[in-house]
Amino acid sequence: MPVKMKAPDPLRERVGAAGQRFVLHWGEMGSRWGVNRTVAQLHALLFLAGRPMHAEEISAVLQVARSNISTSLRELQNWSLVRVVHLMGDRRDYYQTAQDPWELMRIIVRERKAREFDPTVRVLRECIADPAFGELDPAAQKRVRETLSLMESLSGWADEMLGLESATLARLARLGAKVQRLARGKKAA
Amino acid sequence: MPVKMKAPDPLRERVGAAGQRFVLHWGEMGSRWGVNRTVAQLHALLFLAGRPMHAEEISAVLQVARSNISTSLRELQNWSLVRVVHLMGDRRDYYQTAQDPWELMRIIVRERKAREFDPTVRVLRECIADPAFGELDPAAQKRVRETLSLMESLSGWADEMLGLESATLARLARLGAKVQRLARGKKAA
DNA sequence: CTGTTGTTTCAGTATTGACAGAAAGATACG
DNA sequence: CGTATCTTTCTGTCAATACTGAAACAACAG
Repeated sequence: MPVKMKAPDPLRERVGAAGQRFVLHWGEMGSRWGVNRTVAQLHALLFLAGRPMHAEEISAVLQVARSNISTSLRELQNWSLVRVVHLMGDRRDYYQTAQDPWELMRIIVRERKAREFDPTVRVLRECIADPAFGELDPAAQKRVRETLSLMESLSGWADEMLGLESATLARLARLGAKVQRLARGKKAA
Repeated sequence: MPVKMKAPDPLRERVGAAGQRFVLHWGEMGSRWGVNRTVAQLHALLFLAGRPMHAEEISAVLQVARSNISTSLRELQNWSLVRVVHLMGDRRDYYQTAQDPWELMRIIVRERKAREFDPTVRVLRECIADPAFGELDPAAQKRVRETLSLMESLSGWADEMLGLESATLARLARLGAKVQRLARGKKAA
């Protein structure tokens, strides 16, 4: 029976047990939200590291093939979540992500909205515009129209939010929290 | 060369071209959001139909195996999006979903939040509580704390929203739209 | 009790998407 | 121009998930 070596865990070495947990969980959640696990982990790692990393290093830390990292980085760049930087005296590309979670959220919301939400709104509009739409029974027509209206409202809210600075958003959130505490206090009383 | 029959399309027959577009697109979008395509289509169909349907009929309309429909219905019931009803003189189970899009949205937000958002908040709290967390460099610690704070804010907002009636939500949305129009008008002026 | 009707579970199959490793492609340096 | 270094693309493999059809199960009527 061979002596079992402690499996080397570069991720843990790099960001500690807590950081490891964070990165792995993020990957897990990502895949539930239709984001490739590796992509999500990679983004979490860059966020946590808070400094530019090159592909080789990422590949070693996440223990994923270099080529896979390349693809994932490309994906993150398409999402405007990662950008390339260069360090003096080093030919390699370094990659980094924004440090501010509000900024990140804004980017993600903007991109998902553009890719998934807006097209759906468009499809709903087209459905309603379609001459065949009138054939549907009136109640169903109403439901579709209400759905469109709901999505348009949300779309508007989102655009509104996307126009705000991170600092403003954070302030708004704190304000919301305060209001909620008040509301809860009132209910409890 | 055999004469090509017009492929029968029960979905189209049932809900027309516009409805078909709606159902198929919904399925497409669902799978992008981590929802099984069949499940999403099925829900869209029930929403559009606006009346209880039995599994056999759904199976025929969506052209999907009876058993697959069964599984998908179970899934939707777990999400509280579909419930069983019975019609006089018919032994079969009939399934229906809420008619009100706001109601549906509320349910979906509630469920996804409970399954995916809240656990992440918990993990973040645990990461921060972990003694190993202190080993991270202070800037990274700050980022994680900010992330937690962001998610807690969102969580609070969501809970707030979940407490409201559909009618209230719809009113709020209309209000939001009005505010947006005003804001845009002001900017334009 | 038994046949009928309807629903669910299960086991195998197919499809999809992720991934590794190899090869090709770019870019800077001597 | 080569050569060295780094990045991307491509192809086959593997794993996860969705899906089907069959069989088991349940409820009910006669």
